[in-house]
Amino acid sequence: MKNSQLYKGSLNTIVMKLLEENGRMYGYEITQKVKDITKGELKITEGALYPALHKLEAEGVLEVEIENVDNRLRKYYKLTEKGTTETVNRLAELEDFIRNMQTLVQPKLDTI
Amino acid sequence: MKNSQLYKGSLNTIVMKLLEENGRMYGYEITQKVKDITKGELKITEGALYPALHKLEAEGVLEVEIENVDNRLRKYYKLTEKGTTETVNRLAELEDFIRNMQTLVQPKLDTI
DNA sequence: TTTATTACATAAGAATATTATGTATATAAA
DNA sequence: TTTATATACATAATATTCTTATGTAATAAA
Repeated sequence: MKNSQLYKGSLNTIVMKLLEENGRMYGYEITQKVKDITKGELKITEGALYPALHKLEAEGVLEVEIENVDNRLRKYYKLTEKGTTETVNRLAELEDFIRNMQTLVQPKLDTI
Repeated sequence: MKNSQLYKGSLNTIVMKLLEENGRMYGYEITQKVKDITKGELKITEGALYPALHKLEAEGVLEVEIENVDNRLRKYYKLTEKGTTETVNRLAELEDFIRNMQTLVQPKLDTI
């Protein structure tokens, strides 16, 4: 994912949020969606994405529906009930994280 | 660093920013400062911090001054010239990262 | 017919962190 | 006085996450 290490640990949250919003998506679609939304700044690599999807499925966060489109395989992922709950937690954690990071790098604002 | 994986990859940036602001700090001081600023939400572990400081020093980003205070060892770290430049880049990356993450998790805002 | 796109996958290695453990001094509490 | 807490450093084993490289296979465009 790009050159910055900062994105490390954020992939699961990104995937879960996209699925919460779009109902179901397949892997390749996720990579393109993220590239579009971030205007090319964030490129999810397949080597990161597919193992992440498999792990989330194994954990019961996602479930998969395999379809054949144009004689080509597609694995649609969507959130399970557990995954939907987990997504709420992840997004709350992300908000806390962003807030903490902003406090750490812009502590001057507290005294303005 | 806490339970959230999101902080993975952000430690170097946090350390560099704190040193940019405070001139020089020693390891234990950094852990306490971060705990204070985030009101206990983010606890930097020693197992993460000390290796990170050593690596940044080896890369020429930080330099160290060893002092003896109250018969106890202290290793004060500060940014080198290279480190100061690098910190500017890191903070810009952090801003981009936060912006991208906010776009990803709050895409609705674009259409409001 | 070669290249790019779509669509999946995994394996080797790098980077970063957790957890556990160790050393040592100072101070406060039991 | 012994124990616990705080200060201050350190490393080793392991876990997690990601990059890079590689592979398969179909479709579409040059």
